[in-house]
Amino acid sequence: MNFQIYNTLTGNKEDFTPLQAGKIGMYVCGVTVYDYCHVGHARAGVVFDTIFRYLKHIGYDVTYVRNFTDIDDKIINRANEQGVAWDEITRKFIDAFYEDMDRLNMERPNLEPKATECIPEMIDMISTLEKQGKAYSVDGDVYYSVSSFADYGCLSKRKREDLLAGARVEVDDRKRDPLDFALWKKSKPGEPSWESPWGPGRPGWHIECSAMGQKFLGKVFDIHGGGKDLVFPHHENEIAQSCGATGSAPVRYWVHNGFVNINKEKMSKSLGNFFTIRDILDKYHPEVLRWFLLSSHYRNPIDFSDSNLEEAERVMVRFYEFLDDSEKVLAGFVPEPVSSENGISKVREKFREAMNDDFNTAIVQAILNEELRRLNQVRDQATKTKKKQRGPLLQELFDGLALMKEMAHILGVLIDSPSAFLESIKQKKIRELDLDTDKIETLIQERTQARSAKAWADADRFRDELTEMGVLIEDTPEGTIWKIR
RNA sequence: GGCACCGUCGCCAAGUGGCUAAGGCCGAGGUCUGCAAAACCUCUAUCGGCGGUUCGAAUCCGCCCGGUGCCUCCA
Repeated sequence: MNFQIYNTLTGNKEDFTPLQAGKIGMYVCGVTVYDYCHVGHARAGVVFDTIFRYLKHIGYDVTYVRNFTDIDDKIINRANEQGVAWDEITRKFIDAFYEDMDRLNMERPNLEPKATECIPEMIDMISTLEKQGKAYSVDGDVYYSVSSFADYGCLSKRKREDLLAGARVEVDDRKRDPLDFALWKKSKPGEPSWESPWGPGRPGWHIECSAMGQKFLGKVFDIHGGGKDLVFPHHENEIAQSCGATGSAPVRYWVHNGFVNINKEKMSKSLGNFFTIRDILDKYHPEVLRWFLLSSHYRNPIDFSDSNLEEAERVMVRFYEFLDDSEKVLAGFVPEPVSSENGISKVREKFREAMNDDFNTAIVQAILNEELRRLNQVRDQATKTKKKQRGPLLQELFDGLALMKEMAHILGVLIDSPSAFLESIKQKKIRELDLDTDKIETLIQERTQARSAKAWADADRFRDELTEMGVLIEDTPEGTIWKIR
């Protein structure tokens, strides 16, 4: 199964060919575990989780590696601020990371190495660079010599002069060149440290991904992902280090997701305009957040706002109401052992076309919406048809439903049970509006009585009262149900 | 200052040379309904501006206007 993927390195969409037939090695930069994850991290997670699911779906044997940066200045600072051990901080936020990602239906990568578990590999790589004169040590620190790598800037499309011209880097006279970056940092007394040929210290940030990528996926692997903000300097430096150490470019396809914006501005820690995943999941169902995050192409920025989340919620409710209704209509129906297909292979083909075109999830959502409309018609028609003649329609509904779920599951949505999903939305709204459910039930009973007496004016008055509270009434064959507007 | 990117219906968002510019939200009209709701049907854009290339451009090129990101840790 062939697909196209946008490669930051070449700036083009390319036909993907794996290094080894049928297999894909994919490394995605994880998080530095010193704080709770925000919605920006959620986007990166959801995007690559979706890609992971799809690649497996089309038959690839994928090895997905995602690291934890569990040693770093920010972690040490946070530990000092709070007066706790650094590894207490990392343990806490790794736990929190899993809580958040699990709630978002994220599949676990095959390997999730921590930087501190791969220090020997990093030291090896730094030593190799030093032996070749591509790195130099100064008083316990080791720097990479950018001038040793002619292609520096190839990923971010920048020339070394351009970088220097706009450099806001503090002048560090220990570096031979302002662009040189730390491979190894000497530790101060009391800081976490590892023994090395240069004395006790800790690895620089960039070397960890080079070392871990190579350790788990080999000197050259297929896909390396991360947020756009990692293109420079992180991934640029990674290329420099790996090329320097192994002589070959480490990654064949570089894939970067766009930012989550708030009011057109990047959501980020430093701007302080971020929402943590757990804050948002208090307000919205995880699948609502996922649907929203996949509603625009992964490379484009996406604007985070309540109105956009609310729209996603309305859409998800529509899908789940359909699922809920369909389950009822299909209750007791025994499908044909061999699916009749009913032309749904065309839909599957459209789905694959969309995903094969650089993972265009926005188009997948359009396809799902079209299927929803079509299957609602089938469902309505089935309901209107005499029970004995419903068979073919129910089969069509059954097959369509199965395909809808198959596609949605790649996006990581429509996984919850319809009743659980709808109930959670309902309860959330009841809480928000601070409604009295007993009173609602009573009013509905009174309305039902009025209706059976054909006292329409009374019935309508009860309904008006409910409407004012924000409660919506639906009279169904199984009786009156209610939900929140 | 340098380097990238973006500007499509009221809103969100696909489309990157050629059938009638996807899909969703909101809105309007209709079918259904005691009336509603839900569902379904119908309706709503020539693509920031100007100029160019081309038989043909939202899609390519140039300029202008507006916005963002990166150049420092950042998904």
